[in-house]
Amino acid sequence: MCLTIKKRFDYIVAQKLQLELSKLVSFEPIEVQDIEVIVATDVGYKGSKGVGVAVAYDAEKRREICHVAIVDDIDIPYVPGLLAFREAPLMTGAIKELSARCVDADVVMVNGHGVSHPRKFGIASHIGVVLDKPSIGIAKKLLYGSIVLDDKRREAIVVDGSIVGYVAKNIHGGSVYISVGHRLTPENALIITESVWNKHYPLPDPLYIADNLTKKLRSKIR
DNA sequence: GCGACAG
DNA sequence: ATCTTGTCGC
Repeated sequence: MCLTIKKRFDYIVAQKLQLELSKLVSFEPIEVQDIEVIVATDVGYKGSKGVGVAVAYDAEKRREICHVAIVDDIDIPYVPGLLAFREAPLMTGAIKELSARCVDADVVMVNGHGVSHPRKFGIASHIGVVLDKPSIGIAKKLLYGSIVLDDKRREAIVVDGSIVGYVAKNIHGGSVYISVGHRLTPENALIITESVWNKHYPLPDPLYIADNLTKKLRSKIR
């Protein structure tokens, strides 16, 4: 039989898929006050293995509710712009597991960009569309787009002439690039993110917890 | 061709 | 992302 014949990652097809799926992204506003559960997701690596974590966070009490982690092989390479094909499976897997075992998310916070992306379909949008959930992209570096001041003098991220997100900083000057993933507005994404961010830390609370969990669990894989 | 390039 | 010891600073 045809054993161990691996096809390599076709980034041309992957890019076309992103262009198609980007048409499904919604910017419809949501009611921020109605958000109770924020689920943050991140991925860590150990050789060819990856650990995907999903952390449920109580937006009102501002504390973790529960979390889950799953491990699997990572066989797609990292290519800027195509991060979702490498990490989204672990993230959606962890989020579904969390939903089945603990609580379902009202909004998902992803470590990576949303529509501040060359094809308007970063990993946060990918996850939002796949799960049909409102989602927010949070990244530590800008991938695509330009920074301009909006009418309220906030630093906005502009792609194709429209605002898709904002830059926010902690008390130490560390930046975070926030963008729409799916089913919310740039302003919704900004408000939600700032409402759960203890700015003494580098990332909004839910993601910071997920990020730390990722590093902690990474050393336990083998 | 050159430089840029999430995690 | 990950590889990595000590070291500067609050």
